[in-house]
Amino acid sequence: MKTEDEGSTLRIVDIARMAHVSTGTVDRVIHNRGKVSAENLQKVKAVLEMVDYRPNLMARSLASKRSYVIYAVIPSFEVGDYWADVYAGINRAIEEVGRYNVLIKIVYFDKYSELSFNRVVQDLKTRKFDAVLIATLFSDCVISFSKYLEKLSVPYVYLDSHIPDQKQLAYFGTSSQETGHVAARLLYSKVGVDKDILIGQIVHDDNSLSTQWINRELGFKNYLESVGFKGNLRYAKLRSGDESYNFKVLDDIFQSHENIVGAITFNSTCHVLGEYIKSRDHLNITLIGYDITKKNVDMLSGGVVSALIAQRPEIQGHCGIISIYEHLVLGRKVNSINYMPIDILVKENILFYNNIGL
Amino acid sequence: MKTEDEGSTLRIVDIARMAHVSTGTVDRVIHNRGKVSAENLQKVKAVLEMVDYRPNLMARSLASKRSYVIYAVIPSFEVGDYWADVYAGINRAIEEVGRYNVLIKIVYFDKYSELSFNRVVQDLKTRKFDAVLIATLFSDCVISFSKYLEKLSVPYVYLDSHIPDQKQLAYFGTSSQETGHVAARLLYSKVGVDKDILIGQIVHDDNSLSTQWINRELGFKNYLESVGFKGNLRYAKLRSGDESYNFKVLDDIFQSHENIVGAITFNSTCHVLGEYIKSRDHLNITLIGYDITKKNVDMLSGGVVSALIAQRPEIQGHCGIISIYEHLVLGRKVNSINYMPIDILVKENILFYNNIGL
DNA sequence: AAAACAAATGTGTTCGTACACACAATATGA
DNA sequence: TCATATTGTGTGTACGAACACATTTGTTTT
Repeated sequence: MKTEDEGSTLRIVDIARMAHVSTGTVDRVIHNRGKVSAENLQKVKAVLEMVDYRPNLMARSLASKRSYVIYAVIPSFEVGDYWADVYAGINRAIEEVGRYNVLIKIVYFDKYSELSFNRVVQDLKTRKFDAVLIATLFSDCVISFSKYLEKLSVPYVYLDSHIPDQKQLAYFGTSSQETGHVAARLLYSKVGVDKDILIGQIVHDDNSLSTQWINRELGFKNYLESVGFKGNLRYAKLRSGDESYNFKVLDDIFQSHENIVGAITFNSTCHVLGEYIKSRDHLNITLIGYDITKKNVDMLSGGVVSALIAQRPEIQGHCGIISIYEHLVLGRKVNSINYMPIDILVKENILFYNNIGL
Repeated sequence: MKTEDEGSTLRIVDIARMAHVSTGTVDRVIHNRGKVSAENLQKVKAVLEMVDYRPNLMARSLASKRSYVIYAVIPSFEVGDYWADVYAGINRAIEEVGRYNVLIKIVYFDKYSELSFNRVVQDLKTRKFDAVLIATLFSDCVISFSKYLEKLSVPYVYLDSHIPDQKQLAYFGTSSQETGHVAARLLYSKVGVDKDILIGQIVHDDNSLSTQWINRELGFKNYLESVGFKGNLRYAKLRSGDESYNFKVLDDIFQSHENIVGAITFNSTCHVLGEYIKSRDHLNITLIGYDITKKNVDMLSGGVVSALIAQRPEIQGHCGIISIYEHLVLGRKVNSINYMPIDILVKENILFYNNIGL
């Protein structure tokens, strides 16, 4: 606990006077520029500590000639997508700090293509920058890129899903397993103990599931097990964009398993299941999904999806940039793991979800 | 849409040069200080408009000698209370902007006493300040105070519950009726169409219900009506802190109405019902309440309360102060009505609720 | 002992804006 | 006509910190 200063903020000149040195010396101490005698170093540090010196950030930013380049590496998106919200948050951060010694550049990759991510990384390796914000869709690639960044001592911030044992400056996102618990709880409370649940796996070309999917599903199953769920989990492998195929697969499953009364997907594509449920009029089925995309929200408002789980993408994007700003420009400490709140959205509270005040 | 400037930000000297006047003249135009010829006023305004001049806020704040006093008028609280979170948000705002030309002072009133609120108001009338943040617990008193503030052209920001047709600079809080809908939906989905619901009214000395309570209850009933709820609403008038009395009242109600399977309170005192339900082992009853107070959260974690509805009090406090800062210091426009998201908290997602990133 | 050098320390200018003040131009009154 | 307001206009300094550069002090070399 620091004692409350009565308004009067001490400046560098004050520190200098108190330590009986010049402002230049204080400046050198503050910035570890060296060329200070051991004795003076000691004295100045003591005074700084004692008065809990806080630099005037306005003055600092004004005087500082140093300027920083930050790259944000995120998936490309369309209006209403999940990543559109992240982008909005990044943009809000740019509005706030973009003029003050930081230049933020956004580069995009294809969220279904590891290759495209790696291409972006290769391109970045030819460029000069001071920090990176990375959407961690492809863990392995991200880890390898992080190694490279560490060698250059370039700080990096992760967004979206957590990668353990990394040296990121900060991570913003949810605990994927916990979101699985929440999803399971919501579904279980409607489905009951002995009915079946459909898990819709909407896969893209490469046929692989993301780490986030895997962790969410893990959390989901853990919860069901913990509450003694006795029903079955039925899997439907669906294809993004191929409606006739999907409908056929789903028809088969629902015909052979009449006990299915709940359904879920572990990414933002639950609208695919929603379209089927809606067109087949299976409205007794409780459908739960992730992320506040336009399609999902429409399904929620229309009563097809009963709940969506969200993780404040806008805030994630915003905090991601701001944390870098605070680190680089203001020299502040930032938490390395920041789990975002897990939001439960239903028809009745979706309206205000994106009102985040300022 | 403004055109994107390629980095280079124009300064006052640049504007001056472009308009063929001195920086002093530009300054006078920007701040409406007068003493500028019609001709020059025109020219400078045109240039400012054309280049979409954005002052360097750092430099402005540094150079400005003007400093502002903001009062925050909120209820006193104990650790773990609802208003403790609001206070935390205000404090975070103080950390952020408190050093830069604004002095924020907090004054407290007793949340159960209109008189104490009015006393605070009377005291404020003897003081000098530039803006106020007001917790709108007592609408009538707030309206009368607002009239006074309008005469002095002192901007005021409302927190907590909305008062229509006022000229507040900004309001931060939820739409009370909507939160009633959400509560009803959650309860209804567990209770079903023909069971009874207990409404616990925990009243204080003055025996009156807050506007917020009334609106939440209104929204609650509207929802139940819209979905064709056929059960009965049973009311229990309880006293804060008088456990033996409350238990007796509740025992009576539950004995005479065996059909009650759901319960709710429309303020943060649902733990009072929770204590009863827990001690009588009525754990089949679905209990829903408002606000993330320590007592409520404990009940939620313990499985007694099944869901809590929250409205980001920390963010409200923070945004309240920041909106005043933006208005006074930065001269920015702020939205006059800001409905906060309505959060649904259950056992599984309560853990991360207060992680708000930065 | 003087010169050369390195290390330590102090001074001065700069960032973009606010604002006080000096000065110029015009108008008003005696 | 001169003195005095009145209004418009430009200049200079301050804000607090960063950083370049000048100066002092101490040490080593010749």
